Amino acid sequence: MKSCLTAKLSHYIDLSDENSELLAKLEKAEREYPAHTEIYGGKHDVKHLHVVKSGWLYHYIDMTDGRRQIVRIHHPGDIIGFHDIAYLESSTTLYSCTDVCLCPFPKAALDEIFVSSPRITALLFSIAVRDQVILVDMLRALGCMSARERIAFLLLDLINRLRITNSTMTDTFRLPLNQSEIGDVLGLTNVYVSRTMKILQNDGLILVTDDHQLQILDEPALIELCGFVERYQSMDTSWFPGG
Amino acid sequence: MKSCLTAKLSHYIDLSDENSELLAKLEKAEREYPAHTEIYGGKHDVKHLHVVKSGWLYHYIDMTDGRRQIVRIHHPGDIIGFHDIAYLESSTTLYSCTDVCLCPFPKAALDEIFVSSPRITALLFSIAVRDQVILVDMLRALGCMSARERIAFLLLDLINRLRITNSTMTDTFRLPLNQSEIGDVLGLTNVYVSRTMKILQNDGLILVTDDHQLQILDEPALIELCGFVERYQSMDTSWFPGG
DNA sequence: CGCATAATTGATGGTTATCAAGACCAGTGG
DNA sequence: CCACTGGTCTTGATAACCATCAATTATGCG
Repeated sequence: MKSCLTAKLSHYIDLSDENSELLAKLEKAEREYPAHTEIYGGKHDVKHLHVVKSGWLYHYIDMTDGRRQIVRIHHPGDIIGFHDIAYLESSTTLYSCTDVCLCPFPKAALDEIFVSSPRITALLFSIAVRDQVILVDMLRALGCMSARERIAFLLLDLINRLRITNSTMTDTFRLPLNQSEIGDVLGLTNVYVSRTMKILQNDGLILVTDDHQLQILDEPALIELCGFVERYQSMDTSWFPGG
Repeated sequence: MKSCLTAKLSHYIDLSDENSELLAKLEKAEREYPAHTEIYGGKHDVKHLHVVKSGWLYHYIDMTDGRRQIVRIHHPGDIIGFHDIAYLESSTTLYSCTDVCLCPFPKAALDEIFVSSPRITALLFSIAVRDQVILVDMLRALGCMSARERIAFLLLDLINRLRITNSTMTDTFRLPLNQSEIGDVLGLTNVYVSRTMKILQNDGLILVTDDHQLQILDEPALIELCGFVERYQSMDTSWFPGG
């Protein structure tokens, strides 16, 4: 049986049996959490990274006055927690949108990977900095875009990420976020998210059904609307060391 | 003579002579650029990381309609370009605010580091993900804060970063950004930056002199204003492998 | 059924963008 | 020396966008 992490990483590079074993050994028993749970947060020590086996989660930060920013939404296959490796304490809270299954992976085990597999090291490094590029895109959305553009951007971002691990996905997906949460991602209020999504529907760009299913009706128009650039498919692995 | 990169990294961990030599060998001749130059950008291939030896720079992204987002401001000691390691083409443009001196460092040389020094690897990894935490803070600023709070946040961020490499720095620094650029960092217009900074001055929180010198008059009030958290001093190096 | 949560809708106001004009300054060339 | 230029900052008037508040309508769920 393949480990969670092995499955994720072998999507990008071929792993030797040796490397697969190394990864499997480091992975601890998987762990499940119900929907709407704070998995860790605030001043909690960060001892583990997590690979998402199933479910949706997000990281958020609170402001002192009750506002909050959802920083990153996580899907199956994502590696969670890179952004806190450098610090002892977490700066964000991890929250489950749905029932989730996570595979914990001790932060201290990274040093073993660094010592024994430069190739996996390079891949982890690349995944970590790719996250950075994605944050930069989000920054651009919050800094430059109108509400309409931001929502287009978020929906395109989500569906493109889901397409990585689910190649059968076409134009419809289940969106387990309420409008307040969408607002907290995009720096908008729930009220304005509601209004804007309704307009997008009236314009025939998207369709929201009863059961939180979201359908992209006119993807080219949405892409044009917000200047979306896909960043999940291509990764430069050419410079990776062997082994 | 110490290499640029060695100087930067030995700030965080002790480097063996062997490791210092490894780094020095990989570093190419330093290179100077005048102020207000696009150093690379757009579809340019990213073959090098750069260590900033002197000067200020920033990375920005253009939108199709002329708006732009300044993503990250760089100071002496910073390592530039992590966020494009994972891709062949750069997603952003690098621009010099002042005369600068950069030390290029080929991206392909990273694999040699990964193979020969797990310890340096761990440090580079940590520096890369720390950048991520800083982007997250910026995201919070754009998503949650008012213009007044954003400006307070930016000024505190800048002075705290300058304090890392310049321990004599107290409360005054030269700010080589005009108000349009500050606006592009914070998602505001130059006009509103002007108004807001004037108000901050009237409130006795900051002082801007003729020669672009900026003085923080009431740092605690600014910190309180935007919920600023310092993230540059502390880094968890305890888990790093030896060697 | 009653209760909580989420989505919608309307009315209003505040924050910030936009547009336009003027002030100030440094540099340039006549 | 002075007019001219281009860039930056400032200031005012106006308008757009989005937040806020409040009320209402779904939509589950025990």
